[in-house]
Amino acid sequence: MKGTTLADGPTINTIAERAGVSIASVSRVLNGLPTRQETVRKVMAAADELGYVRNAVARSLKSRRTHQVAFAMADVGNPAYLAMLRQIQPVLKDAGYRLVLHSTDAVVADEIDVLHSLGERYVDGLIMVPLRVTEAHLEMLDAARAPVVIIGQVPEGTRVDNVRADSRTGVKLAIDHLHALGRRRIGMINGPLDTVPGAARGAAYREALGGVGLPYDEDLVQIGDFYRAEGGRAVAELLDRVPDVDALMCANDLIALGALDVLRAAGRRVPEDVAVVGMDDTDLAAASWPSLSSVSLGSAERGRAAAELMLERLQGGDGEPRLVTVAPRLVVRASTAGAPVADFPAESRTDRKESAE
Amino acid sequence: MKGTTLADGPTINTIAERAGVSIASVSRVLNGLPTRQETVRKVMAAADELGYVRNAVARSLKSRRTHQVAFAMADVGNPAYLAMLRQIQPVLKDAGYRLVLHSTDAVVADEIDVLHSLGERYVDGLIMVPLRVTEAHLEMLDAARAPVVIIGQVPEGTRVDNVRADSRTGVKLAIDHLHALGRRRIGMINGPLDTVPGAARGAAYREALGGVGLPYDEDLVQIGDFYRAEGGRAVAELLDRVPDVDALMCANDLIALGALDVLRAAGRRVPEDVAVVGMDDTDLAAASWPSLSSVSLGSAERGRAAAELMLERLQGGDGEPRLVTVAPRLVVRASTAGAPVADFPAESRTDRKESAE
DNA sequence: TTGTAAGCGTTATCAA
DNA sequence: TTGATAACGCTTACAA
Repeated sequence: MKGTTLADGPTINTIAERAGVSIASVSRVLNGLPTRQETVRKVMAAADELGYVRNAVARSLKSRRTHQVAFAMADVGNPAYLAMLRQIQPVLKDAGYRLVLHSTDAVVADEIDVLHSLGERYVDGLIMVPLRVTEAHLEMLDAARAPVVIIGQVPEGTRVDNVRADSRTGVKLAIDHLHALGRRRIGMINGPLDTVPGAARGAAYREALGGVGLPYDEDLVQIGDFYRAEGGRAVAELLDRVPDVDALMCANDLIALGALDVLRAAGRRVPEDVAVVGMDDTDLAAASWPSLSSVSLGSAERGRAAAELMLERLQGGDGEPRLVTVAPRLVVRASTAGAPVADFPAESRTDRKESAE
Repeated sequence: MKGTTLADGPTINTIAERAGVSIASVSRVLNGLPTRQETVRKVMAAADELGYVRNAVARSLKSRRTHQVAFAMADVGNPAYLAMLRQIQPVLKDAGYRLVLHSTDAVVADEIDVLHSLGERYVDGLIMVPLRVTEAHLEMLDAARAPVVIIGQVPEGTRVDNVRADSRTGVKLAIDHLHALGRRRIGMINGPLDTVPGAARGAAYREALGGVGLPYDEDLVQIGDFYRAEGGRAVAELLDRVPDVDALMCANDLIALGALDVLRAAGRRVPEDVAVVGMDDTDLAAASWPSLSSVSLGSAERGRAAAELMLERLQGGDGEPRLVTVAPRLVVRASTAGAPVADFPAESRTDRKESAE
């Protein structure tokens, strides 16, 4: 514990007085501009003694750069967004940017707010994952006075950098895998069709079936919601209606966990009787029993790509808007693999040392 | 798509010119200070037409408030920190504060950096979860020019607000529970003893055993690391050495998942043969099979408490440093409960709609 | 009710 | 090499 608690932080004026030089000289020294040795010494000494720290706000006002970037998404608790955040954070940090986090709680008005507040210039740029893209979004994007990177679909011609997943190919990977395992009665448990992911995944399922020459059978499709219990209920109904189903494509991992619950209760073995594939490849997939095969839509990669696009813009890049599409990946685990893996499963990507007291 | 893309954002000067009034009047109108109707109208009209948005940086410089609060912890991917973040975020947001996120990657120097940068005044306050508290921390805390709330242990007499968990009571809850279930050979799978949580939980285990009149038996303790595979290995060794163990207290949820893996492979039923308790009550606990009983150390509550303490400070509270201790809670699930729950498990607290495209 | 002007803490221009 | 001085965009006395 030193002692020097200062009533009100020192400024370059304080230093200038103390060192007996002008504030201009202080600024020069602090910024490493050519200055006489003697002056440098005096200024540094004064700054040290006073415990001077540069005021970031004043700097920003002058330089018109805040060295902050905002990341806005619906909910940090969602593993997909979290995976993005975990990639975005270090990329920005290494480039000297701070990360301002906005959780919009799936309220569209909040998203518009964030876009609007971009005008306040408290950040140099914004990375956003919109729930869906409304007219209001497009207007604000068009008028944005700072670079924006959108993770998700934007209409053709929107003048922003854009990073996309490819859920269509993702679903296809899963269906191809199941088909190769000999499954022919592949059900789909989806979330609401009026959501972006629900619609996309449903259509992709139908298309992928066609790709392997399987007929599309409405009876094999059950709509629920993107939650575990709801997913379980949907599976229960499907089992009732189509007892000979031998595989389930689930629209996300939570639904797939619900499927495991219900299959177990119904005495169906996974994967022997029914194979199960989830989507998003969250932490939960590796934690469940049997561990869950899951289609990764590359949240982490999308986050990284978005951060990198942003940095390029911030470093002066002002070319045409760019589009990056991230390839999906099927992670095969016990729920489709045949014999469940035992003993020592591989670390999940997010295994971390706990450090709560 | 409107059209008015402005070369360089409008300021109150632009508005003043356009409305034919002084910048002072513009400022007054914008801040809702008493002004003549006619002036209000002219200013508002001009502001609207120009698409004016207040510059947050300039405001901050003048008002000496940034309306930003920083949250610093080792790793956003860690569920315990994430749980805190999820509580902190809305509390700050509702009070009109933005959240600046710092992930220190468990590098102590980075923590010191964050503390140092507090002097730059880019935030009004800092909530921090230090890995451990060094002399350097204490010096910086002492000299901090903005309010700081520490989540974790700080030495007596440190002049900052402090929110703590109570892992000792937490472990006791688990041991009491296991004892009440008739278990008498209760093993402990811990992480390294030179970590804060490892040491605390190990000591708490020993003490809790005493509390129920069980002897402390070194053979029942196995040290590994806070990861799943390591935890599994530790359990395997313990089983080898002490085949009659009938319960396992695991120092975190990942270790407990490793325990489930190994017990299953060894043909031991959970909980009939061996009951298992994890710690931290992460999402994984509800996802595993059997679902995992776990001791919650109240990460969410600690986050909320910290955010609230911070807000009080920001709203002018300048009393003595306060200490909040959050009570732990035992969440009983299938791994200790007797018959594993089937069918429709309750939603976990973080079940959320997925919204990746 | 309004305008002038000072200042928040920097950076940067221009003479000296 | 250095010191006045003018911004940066805003709020706020103080005068008018």
